[in-house]
Amino acid sequence: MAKHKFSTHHGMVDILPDEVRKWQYLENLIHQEAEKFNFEEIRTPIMEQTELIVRGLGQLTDIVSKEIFSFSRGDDNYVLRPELTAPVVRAFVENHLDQRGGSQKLYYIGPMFRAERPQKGRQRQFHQFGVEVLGSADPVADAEVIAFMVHIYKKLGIANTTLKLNSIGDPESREAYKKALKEYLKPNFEKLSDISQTRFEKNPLRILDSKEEEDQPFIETAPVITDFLSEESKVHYTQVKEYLDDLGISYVEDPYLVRGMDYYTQTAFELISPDLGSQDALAGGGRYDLLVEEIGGKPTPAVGFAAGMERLFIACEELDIKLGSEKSVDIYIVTLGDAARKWGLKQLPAIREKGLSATMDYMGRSMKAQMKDANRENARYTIIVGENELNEGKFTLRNMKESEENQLTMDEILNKLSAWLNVRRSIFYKHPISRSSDRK
RNA sequence: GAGCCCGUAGCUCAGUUGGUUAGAGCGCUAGGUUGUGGCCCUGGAGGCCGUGGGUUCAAUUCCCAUCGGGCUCCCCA
Repeated sequence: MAKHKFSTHHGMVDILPDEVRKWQYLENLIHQEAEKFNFEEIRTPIMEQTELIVRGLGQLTDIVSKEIFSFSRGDDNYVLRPELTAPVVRAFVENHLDQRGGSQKLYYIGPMFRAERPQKGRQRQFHQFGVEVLGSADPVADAEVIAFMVHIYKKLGIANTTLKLNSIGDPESREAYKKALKEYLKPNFEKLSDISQTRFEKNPLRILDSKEEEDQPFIETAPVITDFLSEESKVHYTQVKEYLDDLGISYVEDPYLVRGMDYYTQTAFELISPDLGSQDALAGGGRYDLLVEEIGGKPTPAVGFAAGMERLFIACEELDIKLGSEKSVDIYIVTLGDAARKWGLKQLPAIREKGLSATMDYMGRSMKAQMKDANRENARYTIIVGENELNEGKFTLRNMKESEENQLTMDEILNKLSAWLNVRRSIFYKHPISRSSDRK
């Protein structure tokens, strides 16, 4: 490969025009469906104060301890946001969103940054969409958040997913469980994997999702957190499950599901897909009833999830789901000679005014090259203009698909195209998700 | 942070057991059709064979390093 003077940073990729189509499709879908759930979009800065992220996610989490992009300028410390729950909570507190009344039902779409080693489904700049509901302790909120998450994948036709569900209880329940777990593991401490041994003191819960061979026998018979839940936590968890049942959302209880950030309490969930390989989590989330207070707000219960957009696209590819329509333009004006070219340029605004897309050659090429370009651009119609047309005031309108031509005045062309546009809009709505097996 | 694999045209890949001008298909471009796309035919442009160093009379080929990519572990979306 020829050497380029500049390139993107490791683990960061350009999203090129052909790819952007599917991004726009997904973003539009999220906006549209979020609106149906009455979730409102929130946009926060790409950078936050280092302290917010450290306090929010926990000093000892992997994200904070080794995956953060940070720098300082003067006395200020900046971090490229690695996730959006803590920033959204910050915005909630800083802008007194609780004063809007009721619970705040927010969603977001945007880039996140983690300094990890890239691999399939993992980049240093990646994109998430997610929901945060602040101010409700009601299990209905948990159920709705999960319902929205599941809804998006279902809408796209990503069917073979598994929703894993667990409750990690309130801090008291968790402490009791940690103690029991450590007591259970202690006699066999020496037999645990090295990683698990180091986690033993720091974060014993993480031992539960160890993939190390030697840990498996101990994990299989380990005590289960759901047995240690307080009465309140138990009721909450039971209700969440009930509501999910009512909504017809199936799930698999996984008592060993533990999530990465320190702020989680109670409900924890993950949506996984077998199509993703090693990074199999499409989305994950849970309750974080203590985070708002931790960040300096009033005690406020909350629940949310985050979903990886790149991973969603990987799942689509594996399932042969194509998002977004092919590129096309309604009108391509093909011109011969300078006078025609000038005329063509002047017609573009009127066509666009009708709500149609229109373009012409920018390179002064031959008619054949222009036709070829129109074909490549997937033009529905071409308007062909040369001296004859200019003299007669009638222009050639060519339907590219049917290869039919008519000699019409510009007014007639505009009327015809408007009619065509209306028909296309009202009757011929095509859902822009397809499988390649559907298309010829 | 650790391990394994891979870097030859814009893309997908041949090839050189080390030896003059490095190939194909697709794509791009021009022409065949002096005013008509998709198919076909013909021509053209496009590569310091990722980068740096070493071995050698000679390196795209062998060795080392480096950068980039892929995958796995770890962790997460």
